This record gives sequence, C-alpha cells and structure tokens, in this order.
Amino acid sequence: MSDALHLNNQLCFKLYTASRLVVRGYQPMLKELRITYPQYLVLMVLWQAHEEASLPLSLKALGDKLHLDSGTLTPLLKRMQQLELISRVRSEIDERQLKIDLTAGGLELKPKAESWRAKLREPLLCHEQQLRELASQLDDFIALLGE
Amino acid sequence: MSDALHLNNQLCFKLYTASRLVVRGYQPMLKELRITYPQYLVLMVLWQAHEEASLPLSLKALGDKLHLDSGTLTPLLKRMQQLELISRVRSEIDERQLKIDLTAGGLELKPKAESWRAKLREPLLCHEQQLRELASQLDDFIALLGE
DNA sequence: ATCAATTATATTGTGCACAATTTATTTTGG
DNA sequence: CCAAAATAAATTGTGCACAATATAATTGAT
Repeated sequence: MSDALHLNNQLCFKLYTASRLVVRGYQPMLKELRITYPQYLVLMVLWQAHEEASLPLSLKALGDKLHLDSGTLTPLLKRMQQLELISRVRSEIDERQLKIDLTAGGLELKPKAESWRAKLREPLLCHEQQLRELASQLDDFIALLGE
Repeated sequence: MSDALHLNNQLCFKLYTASRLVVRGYQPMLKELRITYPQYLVLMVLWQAHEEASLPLSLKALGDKLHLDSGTLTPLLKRMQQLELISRVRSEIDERQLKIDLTAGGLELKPKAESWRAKLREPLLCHEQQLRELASQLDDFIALLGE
C-alpha cells in the first residue's frame, strides 16, 4: 500500500493541525484582550514570574522558556511595549541584557485571561481525563525530541 | 497557588512547542530537498492524490485537506511553481478553479522524502507504541475541537 | 433569461518563526 | 592587563498563517 507518506498517518501533521486549532479557539479571548497568541504566551511567562517575584526577566530568559530567539522576540516585545503591556529596559549591571517587566496594563489582563480560560475550558470539562493524558504524552514526546 | 495560567500546565503551549520541535527535526530533509515544511505538506497531499489518480486538485480541495485558505496557499503555490514542483492551471470547466498538478520535479522528490522519513523515524522506533498512542489521542482531540 | 446569492481565488496588511549576520558587551585565559 | 572567545540583542530577509476585503465566475430562483 505504501501509505507511509499519507498525510493522515503523519504525527507531524496532526500536531500542526491541533496546534492551529487550539490557537483558533483562543481567538475570542485574544480579540477582547487585543493581543496575539504569542503575546499571550509572553504574558503567561511574565505573570508567572510576577507570582514568583522574579521580575524583571531578560529577553534571553523569556526566550528560553518559550524556545524563541531574539529574532522573534525583539519585534514582538517592541509591539507589546507600544501596547503598554510591558517595559523594556537595559540592565545596568550587564548592558547586553534587556530586562522585560510587566506594566500595570499587562498585569490587568491576568484576571481577564483567567476567567476566559475557565470559559474556554468549559465545553472540554467532560474530557478532563483525556486532555490530561494528551498533555502527559506531549510532555514525554517533547522530552524525547530533546526539549 | 492559582497556577491555572502556569505555562507548563497549558496544553496549548505543549502543542505549540511539540509542533515546532517536529518541524525542526525535519530541517535536514527540507534543506536537502530545498523546500519548506508547508511545501512538504502540500507535496504529501499531491503525492497521495497521484497514487489515487485524482490529480489535478483544485486549490480549494488542497486547502480543505490542509485546513489552509487561499491567503496562505496562493503565494505558497506560486513559489512552488517557480521551483517547478507543481503546475497551476485554470480549470476550463469552471474558470474560478485553479488546478494544481505535480510536475516531474515534484514527483521526483517523493522517493527521497520516503527514505528521509525512514531515517528520521529511526531514533524513535523504540517508542513506536508511545507515538501511536499520541497520534490516536491527537485524532480524538482534533475531532473534539470540531475538525 | 436575469440578477441575487454563492463559490473560488487573489490581494492586502499584520504578525509571527527562524536562519544568518551584525553589533556591542562581558568573560576568560595567558 | 589584554586579546580572543563567549554571550545578548538587534537586524535582515524569507516564508508562512490568517483576517479582511476584492474580484470574477457560476448557480439558482424567479
């Protein structure tokens, strides 16, 4: 049969599709918050760092968590600064580093995101166990590919 | 604790990360074949259609399989035409439709991709069952989100 | 037969991803 | 101390994704 290259047999395509579908699901929230999905990911890192009192974060530290480099983050963070969600300041200790911090505006979005997240999860509640399994398998897979 | 928005607890972020990691894994093949990952997906659809003797495909039919619209596909297919991997011809029956067909050049890449795929899977062979599970769970998840 | 609705593709504009290179700063080994 | 290596960001350039809109061909209901 030789369907090795059959699209629907390819894990890569399933991941690509699932990832885009999820982002699509976030659109109502993102539209209301007036941010993009990658910007939402950045905010999640910063909200979390805020909880842990480890703000500000360098661009590098942020990029390590998201697996993104300065080529992606530099323009993205400039846009977020324009939106007054974050601040971008050179470290005085090490002039190479750019310190990223949350502004009041960026912090304000957190409770809104939390309530949206609850709302978006609602239709999936009855599949909680299935989602937990998927998440766990993805963790293994990501570890397998070398993280 | 309130770690609902913790990055590592978010399925969406795992999918986003896993998807990008896989594409990264394909880079050696893509570099040799001188194509991008989305172009590889298009070729997979066309190779499969070729097997089923259902070429040419309209842009619409291609987009339905990949869940991509003309905004993405039109420029992508134009580039693939430049690379002489595909042909783009208006349907004579319905002038709205653009028929996409494989060229000899596009067909030539298939055996190369097949052998690359075998090589790329090699290090994962011992996790065959785990990958099959993940694929199956992704199918369920994609169906859950409405496909 | 005609025109309104539908369908297929193209276009425009924004924002990632990422490879490759550049610039500036800091660290380190001799 | 100093030059070479390492590190952190920025820049440049290409190619998706996708929303929104435009254009043109076809269909369908009257």
